Amino acid sequence: MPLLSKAKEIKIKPVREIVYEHIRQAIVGGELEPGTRFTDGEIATEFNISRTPVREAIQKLETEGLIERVPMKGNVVKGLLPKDVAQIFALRKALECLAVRYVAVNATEEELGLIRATLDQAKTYMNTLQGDALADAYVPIVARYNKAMFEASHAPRVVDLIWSHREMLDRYRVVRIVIAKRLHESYSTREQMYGYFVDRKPDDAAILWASHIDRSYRIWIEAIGCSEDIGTHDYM
Amino acid sequence: MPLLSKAKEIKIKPVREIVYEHIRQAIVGGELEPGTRFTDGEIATEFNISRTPVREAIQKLETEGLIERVPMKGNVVKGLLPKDVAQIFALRKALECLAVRYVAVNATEEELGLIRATLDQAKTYMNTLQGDALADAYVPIVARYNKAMFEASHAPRVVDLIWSHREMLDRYRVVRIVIAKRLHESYSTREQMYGYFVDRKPDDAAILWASHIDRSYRIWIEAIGCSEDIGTHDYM
DNA sequence: AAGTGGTCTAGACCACTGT
DNA sequence: CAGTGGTCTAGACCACTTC
Repeated sequence: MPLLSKAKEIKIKPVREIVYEHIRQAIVGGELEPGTRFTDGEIATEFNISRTPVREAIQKLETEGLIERVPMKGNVVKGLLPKDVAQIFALRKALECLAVRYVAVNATEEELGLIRATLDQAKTYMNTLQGDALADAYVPIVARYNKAMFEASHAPRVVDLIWSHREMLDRYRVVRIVIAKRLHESYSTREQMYGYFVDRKPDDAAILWASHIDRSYRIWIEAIGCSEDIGTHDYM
Repeated sequence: MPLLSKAKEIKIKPVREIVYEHIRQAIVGGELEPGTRFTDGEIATEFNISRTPVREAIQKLETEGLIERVPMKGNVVKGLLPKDVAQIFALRKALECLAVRYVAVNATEEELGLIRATLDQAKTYMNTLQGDALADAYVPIVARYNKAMFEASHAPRVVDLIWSHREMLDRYRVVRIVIAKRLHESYSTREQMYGYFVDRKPDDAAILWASHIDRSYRIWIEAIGCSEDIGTHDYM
């Protein structure tokens, strides 16, 4: 019998991971607003660690585009201009349409079952809940659906890019609004997508998903209240 | 008068950059073959530096997908499986078609002029040279054309992704073969692309570029001599 | 039990900043 | 010219591998 039975359960993460996740959470959670400046040393003293792992964490955040390292000025939390949002949506459209094509071709029966399961659960909630309670229950289900779907593409390179771009947008918590506004539409789209996956129809899946993303973008822009020309985004 | 007049010309790069570029070159140049294992310490002693900057360089190479860090085994040079190549081409198709759409919409007159200039130079070479000499002269021109084209998209996020994926393929020096094999086709495609840019026809540009990438992929596969099913790549 | 790889610390050093 | 930020060194330490 080991002295601490939970010892195996507690993951001993490298310090740089912990720091990375904390800074990341602070940015994504809105605690650190765009434009905020900070240095390696600050973080290091706050966590009572040396600067090396902090540098490693910051380097990772930089490659993800969440922060910018300005020489002699420190690290700056990057903000997203309307133009950036448009570009990210355009990228998402290109990448995710590619991914859903892969899903329609590559998904195993098992994976389709997983997607089906999330849909069934969503259906249950839609029949028993409503209003905010429904939205609260629905949001994590959508997350699970998306995860199951993209995993089923068997195209890890594509999926990695998709997640990193989706996360860029998570930062502005418009996501919840977008979902809540079109909850039923979101559900029926996903039902339809599932049908295309089962029928192995990549083209239909891609077209449907493209219009789904277009809708999300429009709601997003509406929510942000920025009347940027969306013309340049509308490419697939 | 400064003591060393050239002092300003010599860029003092951070050590990690130097190390990064050397390792990168070794991998891309084929000196370090896929599967080769090495450790931070090895590199550090070879360059007579400490391990910290080496770690930073390796971290960067890891995010680029050129190497993999295997716990307790060291760093391993990653190879590209046929499946990877197919996925990268599929990604390139999605990303580059998006980019050329942007070019057709966003390119300034000045940028179009730059593209035109590279085409004119290519034309000159095609009229005066032939065989290997032509290919030698043509390859860098294509590089300049591509650079000018993608820059003109005004979509830096997209362009960054494009370059990083193109570089993944540079490692296998099939590029030159691909260009040499279809030199005239490559030229006329680019002439046509330029026309679509000038006429502001994003759809036509995207379609043409898609088929251009499909052609490259086929030649690539042929050159590699791997008869992988290309079905799953053929998505836009 | 010795060796190797991975991580972190502490601190030196230099370039650039702003008074 | 003091202060701050960025980079690198040297080495300690622990986990895991291997003999």
